[in-house]
Amino acid sequence: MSSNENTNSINSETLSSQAMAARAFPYLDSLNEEQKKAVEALDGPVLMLAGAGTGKTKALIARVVHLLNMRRANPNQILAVTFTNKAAREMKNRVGNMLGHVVEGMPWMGTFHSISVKILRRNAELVGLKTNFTILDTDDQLRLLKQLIKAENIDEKRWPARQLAALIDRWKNRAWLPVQVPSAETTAYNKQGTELYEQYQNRLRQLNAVDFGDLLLYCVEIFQKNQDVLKKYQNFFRFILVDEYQDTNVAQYLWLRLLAGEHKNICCVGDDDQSIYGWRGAEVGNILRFEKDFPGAKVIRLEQNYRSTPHILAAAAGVISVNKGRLGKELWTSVDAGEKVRLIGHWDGEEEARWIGEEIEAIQTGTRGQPPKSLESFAILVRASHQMRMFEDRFLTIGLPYRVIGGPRFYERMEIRDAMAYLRIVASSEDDLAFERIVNTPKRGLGDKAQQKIQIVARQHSTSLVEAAKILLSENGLGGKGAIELSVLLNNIQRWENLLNDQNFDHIELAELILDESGYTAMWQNDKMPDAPGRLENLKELVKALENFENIQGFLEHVSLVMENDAEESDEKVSIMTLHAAKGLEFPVVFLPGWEDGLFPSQRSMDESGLKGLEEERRLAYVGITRAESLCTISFAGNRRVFGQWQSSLPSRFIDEMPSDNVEVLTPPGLYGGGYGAAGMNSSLQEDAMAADGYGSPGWKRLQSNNKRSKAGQPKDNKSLTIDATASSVFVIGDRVFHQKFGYGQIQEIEGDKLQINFEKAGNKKVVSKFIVLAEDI
DNA sequence: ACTGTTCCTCTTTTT
DNA sequence: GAGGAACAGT
Repeated sequence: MSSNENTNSINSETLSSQAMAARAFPYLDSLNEEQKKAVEALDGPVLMLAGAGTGKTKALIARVVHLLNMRRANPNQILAVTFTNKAAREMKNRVGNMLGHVVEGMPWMGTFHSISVKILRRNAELVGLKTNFTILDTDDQLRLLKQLIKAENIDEKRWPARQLAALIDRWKNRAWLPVQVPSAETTAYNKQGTELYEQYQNRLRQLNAVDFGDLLLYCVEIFQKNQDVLKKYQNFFRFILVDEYQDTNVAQYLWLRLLAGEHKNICCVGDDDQSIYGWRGAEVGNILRFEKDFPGAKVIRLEQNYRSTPHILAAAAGVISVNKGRLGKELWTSVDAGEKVRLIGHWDGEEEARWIGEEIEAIQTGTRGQPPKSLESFAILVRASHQMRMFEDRFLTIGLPYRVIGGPRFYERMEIRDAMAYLRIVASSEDDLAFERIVNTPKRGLGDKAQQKIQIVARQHSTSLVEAAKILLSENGLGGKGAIELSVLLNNIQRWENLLNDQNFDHIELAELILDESGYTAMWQNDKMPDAPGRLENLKELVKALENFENIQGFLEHVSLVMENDAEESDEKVSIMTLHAAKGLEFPVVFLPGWEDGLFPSQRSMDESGLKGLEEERRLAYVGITRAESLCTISFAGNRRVFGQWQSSLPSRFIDEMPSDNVEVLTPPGLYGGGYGAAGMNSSLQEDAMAADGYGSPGWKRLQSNNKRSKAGQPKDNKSLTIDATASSVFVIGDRVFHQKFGYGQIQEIEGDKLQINFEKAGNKKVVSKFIVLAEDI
């Protein structure tokens, strides 16, 4: 094996350098000219502007390998930052593969957050923390904020905790400590925003805890206030590489600029057209400003696309070209034309899901005359996660295997959080949030009143809740059953803690023991709810996950940083995910449903951020289209259920931004008597697609006016909106009716709003009356 | 203290 | 159409 040759040659310095010189860096041979430039420009600041599918990861990895091969740095002197754990893992693996041996000691390859934790643990005392601080997740964070809000007597209805959390998060993303929040912002959150921010930070410090934003914020603070510490890290990191630079926020930008201050060997890779995290504090400005921030920077553009067909690229280019203030790139490919981007309009969301399901089956089995494709080739990319459900429902009924990526996270499940809280309280009895979570789970007769007593004692003695509970018991401040149960719990925690510190006691066994003895497992075993068995399964999985760690503490740290479930299933499945989750991925066949104004671009994003928001949505559209290798299908639905209410909407404005030469408008099958309102010669893509699906037909117009009527007539009252009953009363058994999908038919039975209809072409079906029009009305 | 009820808001996107 | 908070009933 060639990897053996490599490892052998590396044993000797001189031999290896000879071998290196002789081999002339084989990894460079597979790069194009631009990529090669980006890899070989090792010194000074470099901005690699890499469009979608231009092989930027490949270049980035070659660069790391090149640095190592050229002996410009030891593996541990390279700081390589990514946003996701997945990206970091992939980089590690691929660098290892390219080197032909396992990379030992690239400890500084990771996410901003995981690297920050490392730095922060070593310097915690500089910001008033202990090295074993805990990292709170959003749930803990929210509960803490709620406590503070309550203490301030603020009406939580008017000023939701989520809003405060978002505000504080925003401030932290901009690297503002409480004292640094500009006065213009102090009116926020009932004018108490900054005050609560400060309280929150103090409370966190009391708990020896940090939230996600703090990880970066405190690093920046440490660097800014301690020149010696900064110098140490500046000297240490000889080379810095940053992936997805367009997604960095102000705190991350400062973090990088401080660390790069000495050697200035910073290579940032990114694509301003794929900046889609503005809502999370990302500043496109960072990448647009790069040359100013790092004078003398080399800018290298990667523009040859290896992923998509020209039609797909042209459609994407058409959309993104509407945005202003781009750095400008033009993707090109040497591949032949291929299929156009396909556009189709549907009556409603269900129909859309049904059509996509059938389409996938047809392409998969090769019914189209193309070679059959594995289900792994397909992806459905949605704007908002609630859209996924419709596809899940549909695919379940037709038995099409699918996988939801980035769905509900494993570590966010209630039972997992509870179990984790048990582990946390054992690992650190000062973890008040964990204690609050588990005192009365399972039920121990320690309700609000008992918990309040503990809280009061804790405040009086300014101790942790566990300590306070002990004091309360010793003072006999609690009576009856509660007192007994509490003392059992406290004894247990103590005992578990001793076992945790016993090196000879296996940590996996300990975790099982804790869950059993606390009664937590039994709680779910006795639960009759249908989801209880699943939860027990999850608990088992949690315990199994512990196998990969030396001890419970290590596991807890991992979980707080890696909230994703990386179950790498290899089964053949269609992927369903959000557009955000799809960044960086590619699929031969991509479906982009829900292109309707209000949903995509999202109304909220436009309301909150105006033109900036719209442009970010447009970049999201660009990201979506460019995920596709050979077939991209965009669709929209005229009607959709939102909050349980029917709403009609117009096709997305992005649709008309695609050049019509690169788009093919489809007519859905199963549309009897199709082809209403013939497509005009110079009509827009939208009109074509609408006409194709019977928009403008009498039924459509009728539904539109119905919608308007019900909206205008009965604006807010949910209850009086029993359209279904009134609608069904319109029909009588025997009526000849028309349905968009099934055509003409005769009503056989009426049950509430559901009609049993014998369709002339489609046979017997049960349909909701909304979709039915009397034939004589047409 | 616990359980069940109704009413309320809510939906982007996530390290 | 779901999950959370407030309320009422046991």
